[in-house]
Amino acid sequence: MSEERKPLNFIEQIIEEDLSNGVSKDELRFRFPPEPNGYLHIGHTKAIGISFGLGEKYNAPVNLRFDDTNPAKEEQEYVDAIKKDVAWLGYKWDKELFSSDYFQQLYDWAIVLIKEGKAYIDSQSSEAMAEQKGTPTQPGVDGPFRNRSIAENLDLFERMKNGEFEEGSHILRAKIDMQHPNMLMRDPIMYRILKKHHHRTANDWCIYPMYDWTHGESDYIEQISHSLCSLEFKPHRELYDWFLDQVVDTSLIRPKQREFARLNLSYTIMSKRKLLQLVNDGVVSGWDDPRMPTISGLRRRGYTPYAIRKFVETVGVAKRDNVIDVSLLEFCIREDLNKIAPRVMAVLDPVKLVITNYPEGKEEWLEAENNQEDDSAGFRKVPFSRELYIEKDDFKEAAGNKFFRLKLGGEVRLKNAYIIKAESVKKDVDGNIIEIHCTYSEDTSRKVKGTLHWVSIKHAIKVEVREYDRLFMDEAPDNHQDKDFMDFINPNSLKVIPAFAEPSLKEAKIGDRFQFQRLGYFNVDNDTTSERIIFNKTVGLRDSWAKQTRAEHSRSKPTQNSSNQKQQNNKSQQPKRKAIDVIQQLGKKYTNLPEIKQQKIKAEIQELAKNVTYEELEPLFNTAAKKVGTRIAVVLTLGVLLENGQGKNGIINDFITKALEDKNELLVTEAERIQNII
RNA sequence: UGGCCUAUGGUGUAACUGGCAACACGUUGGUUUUUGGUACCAAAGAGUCUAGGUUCGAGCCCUAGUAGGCCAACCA
Repeated sequence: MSEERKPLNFIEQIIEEDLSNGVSKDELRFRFPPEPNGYLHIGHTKAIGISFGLGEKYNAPVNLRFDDTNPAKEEQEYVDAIKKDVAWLGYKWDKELFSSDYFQQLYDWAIVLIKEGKAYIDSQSSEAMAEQKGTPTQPGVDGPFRNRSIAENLDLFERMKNGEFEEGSHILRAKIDMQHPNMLMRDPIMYRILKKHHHRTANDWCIYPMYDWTHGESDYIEQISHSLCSLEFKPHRELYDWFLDQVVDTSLIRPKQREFARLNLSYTIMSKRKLLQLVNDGVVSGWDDPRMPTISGLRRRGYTPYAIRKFVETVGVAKRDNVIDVSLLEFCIREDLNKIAPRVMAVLDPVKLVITNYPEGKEEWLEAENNQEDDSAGFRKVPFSRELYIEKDDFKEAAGNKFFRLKLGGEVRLKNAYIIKAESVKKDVDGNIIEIHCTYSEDTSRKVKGTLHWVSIKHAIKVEVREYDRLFMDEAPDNHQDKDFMDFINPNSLKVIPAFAEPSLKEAKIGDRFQFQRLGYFNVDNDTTSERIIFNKTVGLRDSWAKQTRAEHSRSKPTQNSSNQKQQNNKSQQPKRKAIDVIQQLGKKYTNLPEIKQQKIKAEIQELAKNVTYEELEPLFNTAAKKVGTRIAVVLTLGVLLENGQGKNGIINDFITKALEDKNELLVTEAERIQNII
């Protein structure tokens, strides 16, 4: 009761309204209706989250219904994969159902429609029918078979069902209106002949119902109260309702279709057809390739169900087209993994470091905290010795003091170990650093700026790390009319790295998730064998140092395409704002402020006005009438200019006159004040 | 030569149904820190696509326009 009211999305509002208009809470029922013709992807997660989320919120049942009316594309493999993914996300469906369960009922209802003269058999080619259908801007015309007798329709339909005709020779259509402005209402097809094996009904049927005829009736059979789908089905709603009208018993629940905007992710494609192409063309290793936006891909990549659900919850539900930035997804997975992933050390790009004052042959097992975010995570031991690997990037012979990693003569802390000082380097003939020589001190209480991760060479285990980059180099790869999405494939989306890890990782099992300290989150891939442990990089840590370095680079060569960088560039291009811009901004708020503040702002504007030229001000005379605040700011500025000797002209006089005629008293007052300045 | 839907900071979603535009991500500073992570604090950034109208008062209602999306598969 006392809970803060969380804003409801528009679907929840519809349900609340229905509830207050007499629908009882136990009548609520939802469904998630995937077609088993591909794997689920992150976009589906939104639909899943909406319907199952509503189920959880209202304690209402949610059916998992496979929309399997097209035997040409559907397979049992997909049914199994979909069930696995929904369950993995943590949702529980009430019943597992199939549209194919309703084939007989649908057939019986179709006969009723024929008998009522509301459906007929058409026997033309699909080309001829397409022609008669018209276009979105032109009405259709009736076909020659539209007025077949009921007896003939019944006979033909029966024979279609019995397999007497070839595919494509006849179809059953609803008889609605060939001139209807909604093309879906121009005698839509209800049944086609398909002599294909169905994954559930085998060869029982030679005719299969179309989506529109099936979907609403299935919702009705299951007594779904709210049938939620994505926006592109909006035009189908009229037909959905028409079909329902033909069979509905008013004492039962009549399902309602409502539509929301589907989820789009930047740098990602979300079409099952195109994802299938990536799989078939071998661009990726399968539907569960960690670069795929599929649920199985994200799972293999190391994402958690919690993170994905949190993500879907955060993006919200509305009706406008949207493109979500991948950075939000990354934020959600980092947030979860930060709390739960044990920290370990691994070096991906090693350079040898020798501690010259550490005895040869000596080794120590030092205590390391597993996760400082989790008190119950405990500690482990990591081995330390004279020869270590650190990251190449963590050392520079010479660097400024913004670089607080290791440099010659500089000190740095080794995580969980000692403080070291770089004394010298050993290079090969090409001048590459092959060894860094350091001394260490056992006093670890001192403050040093940098902390590095490391592994002991002698104890390190070799592992394979797979690092992923985005699959596409374009923000919206399937949104180009002149280019195919395949043109934007990133050739370097997978990097295989031989790396060195601390020995505790020997015990790691498939699926285990870790934070490699200072690098990112990694999980153990399915391909791992007893000889070779393979890690996927789930996501990197936020890295403000890399960001800074990148910013410096892009200052010298400004061609970058990340949206974030674009923003940065924009900002650095406008370091100082012009006085006129500040005035404009101050003016916007003017009328909303209490009087004391208005006085303050007024003084500020008048001060700034001294730095404004007439040429800068003149365009603002055209400010829309309703933006009163801006107009007041312009009047104030103009006053200052006039006092400083700016002569009046026709444009100025018009502007003042218009201001004097305004309804807003503040504006009129200020205009009167400058009216008399000569 | 039509119908339907949508329009709020860089992105996404809010705004108690008409009462001085909020939250999250991102960005920028700062504090803490044996992860340049986390946490915490702060700042910048929109007067709500445009033009009219109704109203004491409009992001919300009305009208017209503009822009974007969807609709012509025997797919779902």
